[in-house]
Amino acid sequence: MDELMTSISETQDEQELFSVLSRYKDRQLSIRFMVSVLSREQDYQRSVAILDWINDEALYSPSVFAYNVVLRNVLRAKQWELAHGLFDEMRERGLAPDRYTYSTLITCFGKEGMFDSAISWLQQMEQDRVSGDLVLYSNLIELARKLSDYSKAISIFSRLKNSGIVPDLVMYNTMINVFGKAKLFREARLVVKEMTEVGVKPDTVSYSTLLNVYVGNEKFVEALSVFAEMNEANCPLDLTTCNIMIDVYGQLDMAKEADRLFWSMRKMEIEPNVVSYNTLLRVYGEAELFGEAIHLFRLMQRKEIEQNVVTYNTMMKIYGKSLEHEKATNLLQEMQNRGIEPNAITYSTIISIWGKAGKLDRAAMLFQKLRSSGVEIDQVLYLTMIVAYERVGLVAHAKRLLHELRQPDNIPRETAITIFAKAGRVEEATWVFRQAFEAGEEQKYTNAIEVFEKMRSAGYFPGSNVIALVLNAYGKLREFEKADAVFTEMQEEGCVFADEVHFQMLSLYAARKDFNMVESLFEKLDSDSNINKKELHLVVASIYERTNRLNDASRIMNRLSERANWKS
DNA sequence: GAGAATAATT
Repeated sequence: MDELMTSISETQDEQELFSVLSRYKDRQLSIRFMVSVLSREQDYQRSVAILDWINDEALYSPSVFAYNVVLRNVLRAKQWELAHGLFDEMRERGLAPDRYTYSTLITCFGKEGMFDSAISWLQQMEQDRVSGDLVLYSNLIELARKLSDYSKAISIFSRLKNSGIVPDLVMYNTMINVFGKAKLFREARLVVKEMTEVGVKPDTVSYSTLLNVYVGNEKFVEALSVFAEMNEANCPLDLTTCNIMIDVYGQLDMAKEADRLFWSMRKMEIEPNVVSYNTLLRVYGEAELFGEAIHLFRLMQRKEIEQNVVTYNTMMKIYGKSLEHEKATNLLQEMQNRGIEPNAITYSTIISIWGKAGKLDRAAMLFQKLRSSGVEIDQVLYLTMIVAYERVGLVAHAKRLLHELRQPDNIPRETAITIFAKAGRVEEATWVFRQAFEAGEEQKYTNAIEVFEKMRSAGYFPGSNVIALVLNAYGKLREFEKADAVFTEMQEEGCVFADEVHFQMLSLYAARKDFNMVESLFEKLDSDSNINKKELHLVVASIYERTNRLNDASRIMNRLSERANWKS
C-alpha cells in the first residue's frame, strides 16, 4: 500500500491515476486504495469518476459505503438526476441501500425543501424494510415544522413510533408544539402523559411548550391547569415559564397573581427580563392599575433595566386608556430621543389614541407623513386610520382610503379583503375577492385538491388543518358531494378532527342551503364533549346570519346565553 | 449525522 501511495501521490490527473492503478499488479489492493481515496473525495465529478473506474475494473463491486460517499457528494452538488441514477445503479449491482444511503438522501432532499422527494425516499426505505433512526426522523420532523406542515410532522412521528424507536426529550417537546399548531390540544396534552409512561421525564420546556399551546389559542383556564400539573410534578420554573404565566394570569383578570409571581421571581433566583416587565406592564394596564403601570415603567428606567419598542408601545397604549394622550405623545418623542425606533405598531397605537382624542388632524398628518416617507403601511395601520375617520363622521375621508384599497396594486389582495371585512365593508371585500378569484384564485383551490388527492392515494392521513383547507376548497368550487365523501371517509378511518374541520363542514352545508344537515351536525357536535361549545354556537349563528336567517341566528345565540346563565 | 418554549397595534 505504501509503495502504491508513493508511486501515485504526485499524480494530479485522474486518468493518469487510473491507468497507473490499472497496470498495478495487485488489483484488489489498488481498488482498496481507490475506495480510501473516494472516502476523502469531496468533488462530485471526481468521485463519480473514481466510482466508475472501480466498476469498470469488474473484478470488484464497489461497496454500499463507496456508493454512499459518492451519493453524498452528488447530492451536495445538487445533481438530483445523477443521484437517482446512482441509486438505481447500486440496486442493479445487487447492493442493498442501507440506513446511511437513505439518511443521506432524505436529509439532503429535505434541506433543499424538496419535501415530497424526501418523503418518497422515506417510503422507499420502509418498503426495503430498512429501519431509520432517531436522528433521521428528527430531521424530517424539523423540516415539516419549518414548512408549517404539521400533519406531515405528525405522520412522521407515528411512523417513528411504529418502527419501535423511542423518541427523546427534545423530540417529544417538539411534538407538543406540533400538535398545538395543528390545534390537536388533547393530543398535545397526551404527549406529556406518554412521556411519563415511557420514562422520558417532562421538563420545564415540555410544560412551557404545552402552556404556550393553550395560550396561543386563548385557552387560559386550561393553561392554569397545566401550570398546576407542572407544580405537582415538582418541575422547576424558569424565566420563560414565569413570563408565560404572568401573561396567563393577566388574561384571566388575575392581576394580583400576576403581580405576585413577578415579584417572587428573584426569590426563585430568576432575574426578570424585558419580556417579564413588558408583560406585567400590560397586565397592569388592562386591570386599569395605571399608577402601578407608571411606577413600573419609571422603575425600569431608574434601575437601568432595558426598555425597548414593545415597552414604549405598551406604555403608550396605557396612557391612551387612561385618556392621557399628551403623555402618550410625549413617549413617542422620548423613545426617539433615546434611539428606540417606533414601528408600525407604535404608529397605529398613537394614531388610534389621537383619533379617539379628537386630534384627527394630527393623526392624518402622521399617516400622510408615513406614506410619503415610504414606511410600509400595513393593514392595521390602514384600518386604524379608516376607523379614526369614521368615528368623527369624516365618511368621505374614510371612503377615500377604502377606495385606495380597491386598486390594490401596492397591497396584496388578501390584505385588502381582510381590511374590508374587518371594517364591516362586506361589499368592498366581496368586490376585491371576486376580482382576485377571477384572476386565477380558482387555480389555487384546484391545486389544493390535487395535492390532497395525491397524498391520499399515497396512503397519507393529512391533519386537520389540511382537511379544513381542502373542504374549504371543495366548497369554493361547489364540489359538495366530494367534500361530503372526504369528510365521511376520514371519519370512518378514525381520524380525530380539530374543531375547525367540523365548523368548515357546517359552512359547506349552509353554502348548499342544506340547513337540515346544518342542524343535525350542530346537534351532534353539541353533544360531543371535545368540541368548544361557545365557538360552535358562534360559528352556527354566524352561518345563519350570513344567509339572512336571523331568527335562527338569534335562536342559537339565546341557547348559548341560556346555557351560560345556567352554568353560573 | 439533528432538534424544543415567552411580550406590544385595529
